[in-house]
Amino acid sequence: MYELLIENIRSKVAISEAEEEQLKKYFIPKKYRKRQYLLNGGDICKYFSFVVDGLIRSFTVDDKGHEHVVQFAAEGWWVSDMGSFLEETEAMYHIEAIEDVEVLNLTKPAMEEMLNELPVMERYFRILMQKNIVTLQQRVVADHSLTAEEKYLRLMEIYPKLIHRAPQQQVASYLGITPETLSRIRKQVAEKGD
Amino acid sequence: MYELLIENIRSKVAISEAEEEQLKKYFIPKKYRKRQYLLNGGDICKYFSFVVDGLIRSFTVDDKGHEHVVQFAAEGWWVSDMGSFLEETEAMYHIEAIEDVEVLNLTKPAMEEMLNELPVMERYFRILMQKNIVTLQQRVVADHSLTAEEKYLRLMEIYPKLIHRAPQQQVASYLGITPETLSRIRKQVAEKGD
DNA sequence: GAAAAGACTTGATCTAGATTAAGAGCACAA
DNA sequence: TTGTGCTCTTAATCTAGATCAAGTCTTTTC
Repeated sequence: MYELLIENIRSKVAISEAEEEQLKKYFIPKKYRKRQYLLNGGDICKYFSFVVDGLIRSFTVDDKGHEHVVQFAAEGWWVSDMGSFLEETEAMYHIEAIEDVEVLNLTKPAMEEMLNELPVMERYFRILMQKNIVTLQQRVVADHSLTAEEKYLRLMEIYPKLIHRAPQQQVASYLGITPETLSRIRKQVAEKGD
Repeated sequence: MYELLIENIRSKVAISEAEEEQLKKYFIPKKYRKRQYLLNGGDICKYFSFVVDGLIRSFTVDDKGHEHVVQFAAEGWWVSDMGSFLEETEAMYHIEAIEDVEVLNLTKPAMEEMLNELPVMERYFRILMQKNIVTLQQRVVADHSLTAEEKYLRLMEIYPKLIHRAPQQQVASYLGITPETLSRIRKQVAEKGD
């Protein structure tokens, strides 16, 4: 249950076995079924969730009723509506299980307690957040500089597995293109590639 | 010189006056003139810079020679090519002073020392990074869901001053639209709003 | 295991914003 | 103070990708 989390933490900071053991008490393991919502937009986001197994997405719905995928989170990733979680304000995003998932949930009080009792986790989260910023900036640049096809090929390079686990319309939404365009691009790429 | 930085830190974490005093020793104050580069893409980014006065931008240049503004940083903001700074790899971004600027530069060794000696700064940076992620996610959603005009109006709401300090072509680039389109939008908005 | 509901494909048409191309307004350097 | 080169504006044209509209193929569900 906790191996993946520990591994992830160890990849960023050094922790002792005692700390490792202590860590576990802050988390609430939980399962969600495919299509189940971890968070409904408008509610307060209660958890910062570490994905142990399965695939999750966060997304918004705009005025015209179009969905926009903000993030995919597979095994080893964290997901939350961070604004809502931190400020305890109404969530802008929905969070939904794309596959059956197992997560480790951290409530805000539990997270605060953990950060006070295990200062090394403060460093872990700082590093995690920093890497996330680097990735998000690259995504903005890609969105501004690449064609639809280039964006798709880039995603295939960075997260090759994801493309086959998430429905195409959600992949399209993540890329900021329509499902029709993605379908056409995939056809072209397949023809070129073979 | 350090007031703005201290104020910014105090807005996120509680620090003592002793810590406040100690803090200063890690930073190198520096000035850059308008149009001067703080970082050339391809170099290793040596600093994480806190802007005390003036305006800075970071940007990439794509294959076709088009610039893409990644970030503006005015007084009270941090700027860096974080990927390059952290991993000591070649920078993807250029960083340039838009106005004459005063910054407080943190080298990587100085930052590491600071984080070890003043653990409260670990928390400060975690919180800073978290907020940055929230902002970046909102930017991605805006890029995917709004029209060019809506993106411009949103920017006017969020950073009303910035629009008049940065050249219009750079504002356009930040929004992911062409300078021509921005010019037309500004005209329309002015006419509507009169 | 039939049928209803989604998810994906394919084609025709449309449009927001890009591109191309001049001019007009400014700013700073000589 | 006068160019010389930027930056911004305006107009004409073009195009990548959106929208609209059927179909077909796959899952669910009962």
